Amino acid sequence: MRVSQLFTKTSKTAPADEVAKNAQLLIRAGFVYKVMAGVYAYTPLGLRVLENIKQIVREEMNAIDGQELIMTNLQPREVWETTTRWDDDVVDVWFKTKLKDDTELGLAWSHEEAIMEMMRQFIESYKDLPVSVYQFQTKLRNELRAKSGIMRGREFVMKDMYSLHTSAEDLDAYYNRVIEAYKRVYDRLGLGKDTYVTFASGGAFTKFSHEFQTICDAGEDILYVHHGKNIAVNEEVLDEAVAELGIDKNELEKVKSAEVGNIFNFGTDKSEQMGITFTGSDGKEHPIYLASYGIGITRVMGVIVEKFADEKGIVWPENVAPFKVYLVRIGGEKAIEHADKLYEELKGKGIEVLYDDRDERPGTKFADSELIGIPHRVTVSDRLLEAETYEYTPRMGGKTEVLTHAELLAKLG
RNA sequence: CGGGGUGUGGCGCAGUUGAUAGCGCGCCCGGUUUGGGACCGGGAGGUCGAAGGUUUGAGUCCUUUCACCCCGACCA
Repeated sequence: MRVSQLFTKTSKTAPADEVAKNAQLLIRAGFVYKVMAGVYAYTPLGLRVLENIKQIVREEMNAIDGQELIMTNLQPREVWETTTRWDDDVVDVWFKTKLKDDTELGLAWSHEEAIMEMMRQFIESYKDLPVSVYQFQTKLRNELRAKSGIMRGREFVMKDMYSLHTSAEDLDAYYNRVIEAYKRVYDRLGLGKDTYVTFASGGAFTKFSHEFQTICDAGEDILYVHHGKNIAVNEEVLDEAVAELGIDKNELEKVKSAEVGNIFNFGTDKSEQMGITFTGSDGKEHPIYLASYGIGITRVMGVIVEKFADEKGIVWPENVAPFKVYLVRIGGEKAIEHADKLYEELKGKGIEVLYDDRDERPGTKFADSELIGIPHRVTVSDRLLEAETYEYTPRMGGKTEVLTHAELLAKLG
């Protein structure tokens, strides 16, 4: 991609109505466009990051036999009434709308009921279980107050997976596989070191549910971390969990964190409420066990910005960066010719390059490359070409090296 | 939803006791520049969030309303 063709532009100033670091930087660098409070559009740059995050999640969900699908945003009222969750007093984030004939519809804030209703059609026998399905969906939640940029919006992208089982034991086994898969996801996203599986308040079937919390000053939650045992407890269940786990409260460090994933064990709750059963090997009807597993894709993007950004701008981890290389061109005809050639060469090797082919001064290009946060910067200039060299500067660390063509390719390969 | 704050060219801001809007950045044209956000000259662009009111006169005062931000509450 050539910078001259990107319709987005960088800005030296952040809009006054954004305080959150993630929103300020993402807007300044041209990754998102704010439509209204808590509602952001993703530009080509932003979409590339989202797709990279989604692909990592997709690969790990597929690796544990998740089957990708996509449900709908429009949901019928009746399905949610069977579990009492249509009621605004039970679920306070509903957006609701009506058909022309006044039939009430809900705009999806979650999909447990919708998934189960669909599965009613397909699950008949124990031979049809277990099954795990997931999707990347835009969730709509009528939050009373949107805040923290893209970290808590009214419209956001979430990966939600649902697994259905014949028994609690089978569900538990899969549940633990998902925890392991989630750990791999956060490792690959560059967040592994600071992400904990935490004990949080549970539902009817488990004492605690599990949340994945990433230490982050911009987060909304308070976490107590036990570094020795690698355990973290959500503040809301602190006393209970400390007693249960037999740990000394004084050994816990209090930190702010952002919830980047959440998993729930519903047991047979949903299927009993909705009357969804399978026929067991005993020939009798049994309720289906259900668990759900979420990862906030757009929130993860915000957390990554918050955690890695420095005074110059965003710093994308290698795996989620919109491009691998930012190619800066300085100088006249000779530099243009060589930079064009290098751009094509790198693209030919499958390396994603953002090529700054604009007629701008060097300082502007360097500053933009840093604000946008591409991991590797390569500079081509008349001066360097006289010695047949290139400059290589990693975004993280920022230490420049002068390299030959072969050395450069080795570095980027 | 309770409390607090802010709305003035694309962005960031100034605008005094009411007198017909200004600065920086950005943008357009011309020229000089070219390794850390260049410089000179010229230019375009605003019914001051909206509606109503007070006044000879409102960006400024009053009322209503909308939007946005922050704190709290909320977060199956």
